[in-house]
Amino acid sequence: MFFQVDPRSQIPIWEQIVNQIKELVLKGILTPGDKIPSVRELASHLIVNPNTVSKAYQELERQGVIETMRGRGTFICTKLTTNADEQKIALLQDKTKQLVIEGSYLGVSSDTFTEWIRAFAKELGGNERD
Amino acid sequence: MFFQVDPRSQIPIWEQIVNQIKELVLKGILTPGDKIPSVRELASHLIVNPNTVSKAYQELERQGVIETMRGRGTFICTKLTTNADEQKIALLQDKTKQLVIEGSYLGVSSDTFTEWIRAFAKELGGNERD
Amino acid sequence: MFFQVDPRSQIPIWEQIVNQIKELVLKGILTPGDKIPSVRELASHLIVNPNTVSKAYQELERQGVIETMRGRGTFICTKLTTNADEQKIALLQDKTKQLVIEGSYLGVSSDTFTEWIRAFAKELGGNERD
Amino acid sequence: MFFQVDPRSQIPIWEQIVNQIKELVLKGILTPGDKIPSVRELASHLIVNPNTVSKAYQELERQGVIETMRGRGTFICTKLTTNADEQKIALLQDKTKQLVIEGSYLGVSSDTFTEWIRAFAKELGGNERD
DNA sequence: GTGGTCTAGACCACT
DNA sequence: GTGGTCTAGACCACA
Repeated sequence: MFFQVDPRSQIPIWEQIVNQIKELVLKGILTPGDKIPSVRELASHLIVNPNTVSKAYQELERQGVIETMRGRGTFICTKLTTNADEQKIALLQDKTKQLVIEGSYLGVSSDTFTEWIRAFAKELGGNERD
Repeated sequence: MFFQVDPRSQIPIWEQIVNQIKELVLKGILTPGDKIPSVRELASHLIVNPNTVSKAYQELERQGVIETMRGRGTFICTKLTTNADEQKIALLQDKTKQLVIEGSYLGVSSDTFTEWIRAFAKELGGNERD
Repeated sequence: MFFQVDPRSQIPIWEQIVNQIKELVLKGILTPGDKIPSVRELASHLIVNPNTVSKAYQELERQGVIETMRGRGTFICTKLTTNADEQKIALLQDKTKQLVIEGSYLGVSSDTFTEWIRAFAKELGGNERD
Repeated sequence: MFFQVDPRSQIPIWEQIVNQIKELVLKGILTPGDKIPSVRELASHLIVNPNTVSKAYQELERQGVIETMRGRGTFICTKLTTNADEQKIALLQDKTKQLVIEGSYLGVSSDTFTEWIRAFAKELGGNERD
């Protein structure tokens, strides 16, 4: 369980934690049933406020990525729910669009984006859920 | 000049305005030298506070997309600066990565992303700056 | 943290704040990592609207002088970026030229200017970034 | 009488006119008694609003640089008033200070400033009034 | 008419 | 507690 958090980033710390855990799951480094650190452990490791980790865990549970077992700890969820919410997909498409616009002003072509995506999808390996 | 703004969106209104104007420029709907609506006009059209529009315009000027001429109005910038800031590109790549992760959980494959990007790049037409 | 602001000055209040903080940094009174007053604190101290201080802080962050950490506060930036933008330097040279013209009409010789500059550079001490 | 004005500049157009005329006087290109163009002439030459030129001339007259003779035209003032107003000099010194601070952040040393000033003073030639 | 600045006060997200 | 965003007004300088 090694990851870091950038307190300077514009992305909220709790969201950085959410993202990184989801990434570790997709990469197969964290597999269903794995125990993840307690809120206090992770907080002291990342040197952040426990409330921040707590918020991240709540969000992950809400998304069905982890589940907490009273008195036992927090675990990666067994059933991987792929909830293809249309609204969320539309939002994702919109974000992609904005990214292309930003890229265009920075001289990043659509081919470069495609390259990035393929490279990263490969990094995720066969764990990609599609 | 048709665009709308969603006051309930997570994205700040001023940023929505920035994004949409940048999109209109890339699509060639707004061309260099074009006058864009005055702060007050756009504010009353979008039913938004003039200060909010003003903030958007100031950000666009900082990015070199528009230029303001005191007492005359605001215009699309003549020289299209493509500033390939490495840091910003790294940030863009990171955002793309996060998007792929999110997509993965929603059942959106890397091919779908590529498709979206190509489609949108085509929409931008020959005005894409790469 | 002692500074004042002149609401009757031609120079916008937010810019006065920017200037004074940059001066304090150069003088070494504020050193990298130092926490600066919160928006509300400084606003009530200067008897100015919080929005005005906020605008100053945002400008300082854009210039890489300070960095804000959500929920924690605002701090003097660690890495001192000296961005030698040619355009800005040309602008600076132009301003200097105008100053000499103004001075000439007020009976201020070029030697007097040089004297002022040397005296002030000394005041900045070894913290001058050249 | 050749000069130009930059409508994109942050400096108000009327002030650019004031500055340039004062510079021409200091350089000896315009000498006491010389007739300068009428408001309308200069306005059409610079392609600016006549009101703007008018404002510049009013300011120049207020500063004692030019004088208007009813029905005859506008002329460079004969007696060169060197009004060493202490307040104005203090203001000038303050502006110089701000310039040094700005320069410091752009990597412009005090020596460079001195160099610039000397070079420009030389450009003004023996017409410098000190 | 234009944009720029400022105030007074509100609400929100993050830590 | 922190900064970020937004509204509803006002006043000013510029052209």
